[in-house]
Amino acid sequence: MTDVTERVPKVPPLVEMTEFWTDLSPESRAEILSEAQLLDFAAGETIEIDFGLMISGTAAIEYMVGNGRRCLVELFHSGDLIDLCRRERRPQGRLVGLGYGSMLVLSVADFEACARHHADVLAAYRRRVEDQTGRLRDHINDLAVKTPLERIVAVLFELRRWPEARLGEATDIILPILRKDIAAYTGMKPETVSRALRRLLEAGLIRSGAHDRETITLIDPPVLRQIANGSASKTLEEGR
Amino acid sequence: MTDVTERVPKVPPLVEMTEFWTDLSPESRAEILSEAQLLDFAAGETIEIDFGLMISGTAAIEYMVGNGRRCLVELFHSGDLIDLCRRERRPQGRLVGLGYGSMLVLSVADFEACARHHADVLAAYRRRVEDQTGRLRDHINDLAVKTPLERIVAVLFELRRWPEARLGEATDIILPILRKDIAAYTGMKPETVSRALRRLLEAGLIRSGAHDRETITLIDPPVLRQIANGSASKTLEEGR
DNA sequence: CGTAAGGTTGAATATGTTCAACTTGGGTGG
DNA sequence: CCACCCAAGTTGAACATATTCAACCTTACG
Repeated sequence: MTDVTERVPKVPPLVEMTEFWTDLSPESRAEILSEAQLLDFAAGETIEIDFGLMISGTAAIEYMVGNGRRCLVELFHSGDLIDLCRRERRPQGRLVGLGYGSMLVLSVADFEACARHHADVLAAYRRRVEDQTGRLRDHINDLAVKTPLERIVAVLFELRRWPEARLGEATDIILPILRKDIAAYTGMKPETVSRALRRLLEAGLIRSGAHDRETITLIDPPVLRQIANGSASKTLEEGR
Repeated sequence: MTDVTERVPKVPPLVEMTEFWTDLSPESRAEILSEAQLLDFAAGETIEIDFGLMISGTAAIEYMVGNGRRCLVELFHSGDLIDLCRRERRPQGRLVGLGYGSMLVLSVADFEACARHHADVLAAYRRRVEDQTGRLRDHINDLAVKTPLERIVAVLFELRRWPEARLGEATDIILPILRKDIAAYTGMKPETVSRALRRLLEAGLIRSGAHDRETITLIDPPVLRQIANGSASKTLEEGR
């Protein structure tokens, strides 16, 4: 373990709290740590890694296409595995920090070897992959068929599920990303995000701190859930 | 190997051609086959599996939300691994056939064990996961920021990359799915798909068989590539 | 031959975007 | 400490464009 502390001088206790990590046995953790490196990042920074584990903060894969169009294709939070090994596929994508955060940089080869030696590592890896793939699929559904209002509420619930959010009140959401990034993630313009949130406010379905726009309180979760699922009746149409 | 032929009475030669399969060693193949079952499906059929390998045909994960909105979240073709083990996440999604096809149904536990014993299985699995995840990310980008025209061209290129398509001319695409499914996949309505294709036809960028609407020929791949990437100049604006 | 489903087309509508102006909050430097 | 600046966010009006709705054509199939 001396080797571990040398290579990862300051493993923050936050690592111990990530979902992926808690699935692992002590031996597996030690083996993974022995080859890992810690990486801190800040907002706007391009993160140049192939493979790693999110410890804290928020990161995203950002695509750029012509005309200044920007899209956050996938959001990463604590416990997510980031895999960009086949980056060649699409040169226009990059991993970018959306705030201060840190991650464990892993070697793919070492990780694969570890997964073959320890059943729990492979199982945890697969769980993660399935979870993150499920999120991508849900998000595709959101983008493909949902209205801006539905998308915003869906994102609120998605952010509500983040590990960090579980610490607070069940109905309080402290937005971990900017509104313009929510827009880039939901395929809308900042103006549209603003209008959608206003409609929710005016309908009395959410509340927002007077001064801190980061905090959003869900007032009527059941109705909001219906809206997010796209199965809402005319509840909001009246207030239009 | 007698056991194999018993459990999988008629392993079609098509299996041997799938991308995933060709990455495996003979021993790995035998071990996987020994626990596999063959499953045929037809268009519109719900495919009830947890884990499997696409052999031929097309399948998709279909989401339904209120108001009759239907979305094909992910398309699967020969060589794709299908993993629905954590289906609980979203009860509204189902795996559905988009035509006749077949797949190998695998046991997750057996597959995981196999991946731990054979490095090539784990590597091939990870390659597949990375590939399919990359497709999901690209598709999210398409849905989030691209115009209908750009989406259609992007889909044409995506379908062009399918293993089955590689057999034909490099510029010929035999659409493996219906237009209404293209619409459900690209988050548009069938009318919009039709109009976008017409614009491409009128601009002389693609050609289509007079009677078989399934065949589409790319006349100007470089320009189409630019359109798909969202970096096209005004090429098409004139022809509007 | 008749039906049903997929696909196409046109006109009217609904709605997200664009553009511009404005407000707000956080940071910097004098 | 205050003035200043900048990015983020908001709002309204005009605009662009995908959807809706309806009619119609085509093909496959019993």
